Amino acid sequence: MKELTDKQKKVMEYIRTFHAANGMMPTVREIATNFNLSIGSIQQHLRALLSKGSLVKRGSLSRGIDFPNRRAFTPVAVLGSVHAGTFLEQIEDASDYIYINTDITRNRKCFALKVKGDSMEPSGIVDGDTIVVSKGEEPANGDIVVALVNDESAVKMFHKEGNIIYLKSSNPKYPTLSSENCNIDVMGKLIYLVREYKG
Amino acid sequence: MKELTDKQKKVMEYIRTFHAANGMMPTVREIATNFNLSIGSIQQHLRALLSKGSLVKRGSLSRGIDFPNRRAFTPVAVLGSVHAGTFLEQIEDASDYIYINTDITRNRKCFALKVKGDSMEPSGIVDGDTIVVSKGEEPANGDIVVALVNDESAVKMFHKEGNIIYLKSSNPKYPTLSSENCNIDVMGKLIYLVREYKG
DNA sequence: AATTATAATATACATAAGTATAAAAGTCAA
DNA sequence: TTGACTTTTATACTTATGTATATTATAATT
Repeated sequence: MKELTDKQKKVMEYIRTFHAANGMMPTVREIATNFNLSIGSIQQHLRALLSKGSLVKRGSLSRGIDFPNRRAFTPVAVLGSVHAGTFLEQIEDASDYIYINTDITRNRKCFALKVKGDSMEPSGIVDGDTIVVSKGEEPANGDIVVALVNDESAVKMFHKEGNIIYLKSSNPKYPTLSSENCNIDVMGKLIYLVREYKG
Repeated sequence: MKELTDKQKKVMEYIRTFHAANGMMPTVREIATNFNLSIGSIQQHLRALLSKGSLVKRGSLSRGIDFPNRRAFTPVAVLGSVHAGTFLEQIEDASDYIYINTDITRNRKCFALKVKGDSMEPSGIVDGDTIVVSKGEEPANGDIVVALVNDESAVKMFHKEGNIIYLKSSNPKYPTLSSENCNIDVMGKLIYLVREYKG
């Protein structure tokens, strides 16, 4: 990647910010208007950015410039609550989505949840965190999972011995649950977490 | 928001996935090709989705449909390391970015870092987490900050009494640092965190 | 002075994309 | 069956957008 001129850096920064703000790339004319320059001038800057590898082209589409390593995202629906149907359900109607890189979701079906309570606090999962769960994937021992325990959703560490499933809280004040005593339905395993610090 | 027909839901899902994967909205013709339908058919689906409020229009731009509550994102550069210049530096050249909703960054200048070590583990910040830091904002007591301590970056809890700054690890095995003994340069405060669970 | 790279303008044209219109099936309930 | 609604096709037209070309100006370099 060759060094950019100051003007080229400014154009790149504008494109990056425009894209993040508007969810699409700017047109040549939109860039030109922003810098109060002619179309041809921007054409040359884009040509330079393309030849230096800071941008790439997607055919001759409108708004068809792209970042060379732009990672694709998957929309993941944030559910208000989890229930037995969540496993099968198609979620096309959720109003809140978070966007995760596809190299994390890897074609797995996912949903997201807000964490309530402190049962996994020692593992770094605290009240208010949003967690992303991959559905229908067999968890390994030690994985953190979301499970329905007697129809209540819970975030716990998964252990299986023979046919018995154990769900352990990392916070010692909560007891370990077992499929011998409870009705346990594992929904999926934890693959991602985001936390917002307010104020 | 009115109920969508099955076909409308499918079109919505396609648009959402296309947008996340390609970073732009599909054109009418791209949608039509995907479903192997005519342009006019998709036009009507879009009209229905617009009138039901599932989509909105941005003027008569190309690829000019949008989600009603699409949250704008800000690109935040993930830095390999932090040093004294980070505070002033313009970061236009970083190769890795994460994208954060603008309602979180709120026009603040931000950068991102990978967390190393376990000094804040009891606060839910563990080795490998990526944290987003807002630059040049006066932290309040109790905020978690990134600071340069004798030119080494550290993530700690901030306390100020008079003119003396204290940096406290939530993990008790690390001592509290004080500006009486060390050279402390607060870079900014923690506003966001993401964590990936591998495997 | 000649050369080179960058930065800018102006104009024209081809194609990508949005939009309007007319018309025909299919579904479903009254 | 009638009517309302959804789903679909086909064609035409306008506008938005990408692209090509020719030209000028400025600064740094040889």
